[in-house]
Amino acid sequence: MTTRDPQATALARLAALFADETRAACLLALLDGRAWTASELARHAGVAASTLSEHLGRLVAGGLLAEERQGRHRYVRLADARVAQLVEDLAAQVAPGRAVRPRNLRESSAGAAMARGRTCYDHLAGRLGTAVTDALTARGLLQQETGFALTGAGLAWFESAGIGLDRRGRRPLARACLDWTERRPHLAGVAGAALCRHALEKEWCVRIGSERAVKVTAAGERALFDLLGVEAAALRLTPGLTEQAHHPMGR
Amino acid sequence: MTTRDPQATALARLAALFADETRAACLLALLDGRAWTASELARHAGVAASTLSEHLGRLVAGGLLAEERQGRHRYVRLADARVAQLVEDLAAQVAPGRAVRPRNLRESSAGAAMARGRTCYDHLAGRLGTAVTDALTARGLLQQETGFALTGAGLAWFESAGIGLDRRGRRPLARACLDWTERRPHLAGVAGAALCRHALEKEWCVRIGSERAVKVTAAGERALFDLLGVEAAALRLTPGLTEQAHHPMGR
DNA sequence: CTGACGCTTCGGCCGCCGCCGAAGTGTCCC
DNA sequence: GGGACACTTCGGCGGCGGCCGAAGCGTCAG
Repeated sequence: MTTRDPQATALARLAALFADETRAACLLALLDGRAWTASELARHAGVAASTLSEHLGRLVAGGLLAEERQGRHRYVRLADARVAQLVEDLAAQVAPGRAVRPRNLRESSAGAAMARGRTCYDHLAGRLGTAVTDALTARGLLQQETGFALTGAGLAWFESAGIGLDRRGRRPLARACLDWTERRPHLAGVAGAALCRHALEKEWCVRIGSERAVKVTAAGERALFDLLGVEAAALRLTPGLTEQAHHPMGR
Repeated sequence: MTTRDPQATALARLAALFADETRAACLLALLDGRAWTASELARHAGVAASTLSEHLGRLVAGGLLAEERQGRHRYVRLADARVAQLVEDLAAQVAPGRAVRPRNLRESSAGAAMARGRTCYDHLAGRLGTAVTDALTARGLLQQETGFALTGAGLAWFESAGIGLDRRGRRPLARACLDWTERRPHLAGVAGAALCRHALEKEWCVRIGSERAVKVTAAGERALFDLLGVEAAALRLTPGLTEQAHHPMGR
């Protein structure tokens, strides 16, 4: 039985790249969209540098990571948006109903910060991401009734807000990404990425800590309210949701 | 280092289910949306019944498969549309640019039949799927410019064609699924499933062989032309595409 | 030049898991 | 009841791969 279904072989080989806890931790960390050095990842994952070097070799060879050598540093990042989406999809499949159960205070507060707002590769997620998505929908700029697409008014809004959308390329303009803390869709795709980039440039939100979590600034609250009618209250976690996220119903 | 990131652990555990060639072959086979018995899958994958039994145990325990016991048979199918989408996503990631390279005539003609038309869990794919999607788009029933959503006219079309859409539930009405032979999006989600079910019920197409491939009937060609203006020629593979699909550029 | 540093390679260890055949359990048919 | 059949459990085998520390290589700073 030496010849088997080549598609099954390829699928198994791809999945094997995700099927190790250390590599999974790296891929999740890289969901912040930035480039990490090998030693940062080794420290993050809690393994020896030599071990991590081999993992990176596999991930790069498998096309999941892109690398860039600078002097004695090896920077890696997710290869492209497709890979990021795959990581998100797998992570979302795993999360629903049993979000991170914090073991101590630090994990708990870090988890809450991530739940309030974070980047998901190149777009906004968490409470912030869904609040913005809801606001776009409520204003008729985005429609989710029969799919997930910007409306004509939505296109005009991006234009008037000075957020350019690159419509060349195959990447969809708007796409739903399932949020794994909110368990609801939020805006991804070209428009989601552009909005996130704009928000970081204009400092509507800033990164906190070394990972994906972001915090909405005072200027950001004002801008979100003025442009989209997002109430500051909508950006806070409701106690119920927090509770639910932190004490999920068994496995 | 006994306590690690629980999300990474869960992600790795999930991916491990896909990371075996035998299990991958089962999951791909089950993409036909039907229930298979354990022995059918064992024969399909080319392993002993005992081996496959253990694989099924893991897949069911991991939530990827649902099982149904009937007498001395154990029927399994993909647990739900979410799982099917995950399998598709992984398969699509692997396929682009290097579709199945046939080793002999049988594989080649089976591959061509799959490329012409097949089901992808519960919706239509292959040339058939993209032709229908293109026709819907060309007639203004589906819009892909700023996302992927049915238009008002699209909703009316489904209504008038007598294809009911169940709009309760969280599943999106329309969603893009990337086709791994055509390398273009086609209609999935509630509308895609309803259309596929309707097409099979009305015998616009019939299953051929024991797997996912389907063949458009004469009645089907007529119905697709009358309702959507799909030309019969659009359902045939263009030589260029076939060529490309069968002789991909390296690995 | 020298030492510090980031990364890689290598060898060796260990545990996991996919495979099989044999034996066991439950179901169906005659 | 008896035999065929679908599936499961078990024991044993073999290979893969993740882990580390030690040693090596290139880069950078002083």
